[in-house]
Amino acid sequence: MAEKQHRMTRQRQIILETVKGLKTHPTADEIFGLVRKRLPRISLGTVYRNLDILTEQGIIRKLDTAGQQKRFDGDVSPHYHVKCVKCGKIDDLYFELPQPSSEWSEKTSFQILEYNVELLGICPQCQKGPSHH
Amino acid sequence: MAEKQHRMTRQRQIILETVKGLKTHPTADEIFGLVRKRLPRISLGTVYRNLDILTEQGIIRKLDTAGQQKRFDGDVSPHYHVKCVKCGKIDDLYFELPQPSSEWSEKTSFQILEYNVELLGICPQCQKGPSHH
DNA sequence: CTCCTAATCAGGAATTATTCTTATTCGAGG
DNA sequence: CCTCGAATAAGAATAATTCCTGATTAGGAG
Ligand SMILES: [Mn+2]
Ligand SMILES: [Mn+2]
Ligand SMILES: [Zn+2]
Ligand SMILES: [Zn+2]
Repeated sequence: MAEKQHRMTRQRQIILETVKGLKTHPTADEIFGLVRKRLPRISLGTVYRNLDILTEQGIIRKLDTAGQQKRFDGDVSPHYHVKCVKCGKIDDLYFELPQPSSEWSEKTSFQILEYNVELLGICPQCQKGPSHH
Repeated sequence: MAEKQHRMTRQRQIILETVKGLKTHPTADEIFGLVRKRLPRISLGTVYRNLDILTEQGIIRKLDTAGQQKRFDGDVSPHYHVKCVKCGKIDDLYFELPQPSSEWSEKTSFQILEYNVELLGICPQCQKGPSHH
């Protein structure tokens, strides 16, 4: 069973560069907007397809945060995220959170594979005052 | 600024009874299917609207799990969830987690409010073998 | 009990994010 | 160069959820 070949197209290259060049955890359509400046004829479907391929390859990360729109991350090093409950902004957290204990697994009949942790908070900007629209 | 009045309609009552009567963390359309047996003329929009109202009132819980479809929980006591990556089934986990520590807030500019943990695993049924469709 | 009216309803259209389809183009190994 | 499977653009399709409209109703006032 040979692995599926992946060609490096101009589209895929620029999508990758764009995601790697951001620290903002962009949505697919934000990436689309940026890539479009360099490749005006690219389609949204191409962006989605390549984001998924790059995620499968482990070159970028697709965040499974709650919410309607998926977000992507060019930083695949292990870290957590905190989301602003007011404006939805996402920031990185490079410290350790409570490690899953075996005790957790003992309390369920499920075979545990992984743990998702998402912190919720208020970003500096939204702390200053109610967002003025 | 008077609070918005909420009437207890037959629809809302039966939706509430249905959610409270399940331990399965149903989606809106699953609830719709069940409620429909007792109220054949109810609309899906009414189910969504009432689930949101009941959630606002804190009578039920809307789970912010990753994934496309939202799920609801009639158990509002504090607990966590584990989701089967094969069939999507959700189970309850009643253990304690440490409170967000001030140490966390020092390492980010966000004001940390809370954190969600979602475990991913394989349910007993799916462990037995590949789901036979 | 009867009235009144804001809250709610049913039905269906609209929105939003994502995936799928199809005919055409292209990257890269030979 | 040639070849061919992978990839693309364009747009249709899907799926979950929200919104809109005109009709209905819960429940407090009288
Ligand atoms: Mn990140
Ligand atoms: Mn639960
Ligand atoms: Zn914010
Ligand atoms: Zn399962």
